[in-house]
Amino acid sequence: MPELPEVETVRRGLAPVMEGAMIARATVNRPDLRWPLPDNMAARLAGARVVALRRRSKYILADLSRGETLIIHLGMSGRMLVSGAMLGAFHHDHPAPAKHDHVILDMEGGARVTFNDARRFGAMDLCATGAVDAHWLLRDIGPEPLGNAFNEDYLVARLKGRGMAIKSALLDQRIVAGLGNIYVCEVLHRARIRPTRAAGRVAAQRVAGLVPIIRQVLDEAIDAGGSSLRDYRQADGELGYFQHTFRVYDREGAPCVAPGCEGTVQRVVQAGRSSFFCPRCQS
DNA sequence: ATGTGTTCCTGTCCGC
DNA sequence: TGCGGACAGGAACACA
Repeated sequence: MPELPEVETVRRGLAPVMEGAMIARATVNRPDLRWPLPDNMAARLAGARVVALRRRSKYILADLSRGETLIIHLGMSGRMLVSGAMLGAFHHDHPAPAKHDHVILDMEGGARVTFNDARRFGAMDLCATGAVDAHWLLRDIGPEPLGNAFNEDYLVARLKGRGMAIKSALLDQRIVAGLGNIYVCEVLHRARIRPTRAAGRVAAQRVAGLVPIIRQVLDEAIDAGGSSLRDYRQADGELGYFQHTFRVYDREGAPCVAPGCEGTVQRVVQAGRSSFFCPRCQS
């Protein structure tokens, strides 16, 4: 899926056509995403105005005028495509209906937002705006990595004594919310920490050093418009370009790019996910 | 309480 | 060109 930078990029792409606009009509083509869509979702969305478009971790939150919030998760392959609106200098006409177009939001004024998700690991739900933080999908997740609650003391305390691999710990959304496989690999390479190392056995000073690195990697990725892999596009269909700056992710067998390092990027599988790292400079 | 493996689903790519 | 298997950005869930 899109990780935090991709979700933030999508949110920024959707904001100009959704914020302040009314959802004139909602169309549900398939209600069976990861979980069934909420009852009467189309009717509950139709006529509602989008008051604000927010992001929490990898969730996009559309606060509606009727006191409800639409919670959107893109899963692994979810996309939000915008058409029928002026985007920059270009007008995007509505494309022909495509396979896996599961939900369509027609905004007043003609813009259309299409949720397309081949693998259907994505999800949507509606809940009272005041209860979003207590929603079962959001209530247990940790602090935003770009927010103040995520800091050196917090991370050191959370990882202390933990036997699980540092890679797995940083992927645990309860510890920090928003990192995914790509960015954890990139962060650990920059921090020169081996992904397989037990979280509790990383020196406190090095754990503390992860905090600014995490912020930096995410900020850089957001500035680049995210990373475009197989399924991900920005909301306007454009490609992000952060993937061109990957130092280890998907670079198995390629030379390590750390200055002065002559190692070769290696791939291992941890908890069913690929980890990429340089055995020479990450310990 | 912690940690690990499986599972959901479709598409793509690679070797034969 | 087809076929089988590995793999893909997530994360809930069942189990040890």
